[in-house]
Amino acid sequence: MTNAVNGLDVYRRELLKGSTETLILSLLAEQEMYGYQLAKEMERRSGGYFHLKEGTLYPALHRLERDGLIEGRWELSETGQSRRYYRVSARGMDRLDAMVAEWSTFADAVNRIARPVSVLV
Amino acid sequence: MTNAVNGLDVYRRELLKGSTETLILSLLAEQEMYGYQLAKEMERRSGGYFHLKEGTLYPALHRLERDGLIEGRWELSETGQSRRYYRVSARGMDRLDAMVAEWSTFADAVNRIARPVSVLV
DNA sequence: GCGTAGTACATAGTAGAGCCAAGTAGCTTC
DNA sequence: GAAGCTACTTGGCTCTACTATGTACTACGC
Repeated sequence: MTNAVNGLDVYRRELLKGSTETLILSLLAEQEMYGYQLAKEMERRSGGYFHLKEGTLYPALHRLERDGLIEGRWELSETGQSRRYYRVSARGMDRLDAMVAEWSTFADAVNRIARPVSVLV
Repeated sequence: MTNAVNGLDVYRRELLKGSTETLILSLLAEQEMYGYQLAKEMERRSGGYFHLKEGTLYPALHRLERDGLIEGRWELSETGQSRRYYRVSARGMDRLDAMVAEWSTFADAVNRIARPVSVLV
C-alpha cells in the first residue's frame, strides 16, 4: 500500500497541520454545524481534496472547544441520533481573523520562495 | 515571553510543517548551498518571515539526503571551517516539481474555504 | 590570555497534530 | 440479522518543528 510516491502522502498530511483548525473555524463561522456535517461540507467545498478523518476531526473540535473558540451543544436529531452542534464564539471569531491573516502572510512567503523547477530555466 | 497570543505561535509553527522541505529543495535547486547559508537566504527571501532553527534545518537536510533528494559534499572554507554543501539530485528535482504542484493545489483548496470573518457580513 | 560573538554543524528530548484502528450506538435496508 | 450509514469517542502511533546543549573554529576587544 501507499507504494512508490509515499513521500508525497506524508507531505500532504504535514501540510494540513496547522490549517485544519483554520478551516474548521472558517466553516463554523458561516453556519452552526455538527462534526459529521462539517467533514462532509469540508470535502464538498474543497472538491474532495480535504477528507478529514475522525481521528483528526473530533480531537480538533475538542481542542477548539477547550480553548473557548467554539461552543458546542447536544441536540437529538429527528432520527434519534445525538449530534453535537458547534458555533464559533466571539473569541473564536477574533482568532479566525488572525489565523486567516497569518495564513495569507505564510502563503505569500512560500510563494516568494517555492517555484517549480521549470521556471528556473 | 510569548504570552497572550501564544495560540498563534503554535499555529505558525504547525503551518510550516510539510512546507519546510519544499522551501529547502526550492532554494537548493537554484544554487548549491551549505546549511547556514541556506538559513540566511531563506530568511532574506521571505523578508524575515521564515527563520529556520538549527533543530529544524539540519535534521531536514539529513532527511532529504537520506531520501536521495539532495547530495552533500564537505568542503573546507578559506577560514578553515568545514561546510557541507548540498545540491538537488535529479530525483529531487522531480520531487520538487511534485511538491510545488501539491502546494499549489493545497493553497487553492484552503483559499476556497478560509475567509476572514469580515467577508461573511 | 580570555571573554564574547559569529559561523557551522550535530543531536537528544519534548510537544503537538494527523492518522489508524477499534469501539459504542442508533437507524435503515435487504 | 447482517450489512451499511450516521455520529461520536479514544488509545496508540508517527512525523515534524523546536528547545537546548554541545562541539569547534575564527575574529575582535580588553
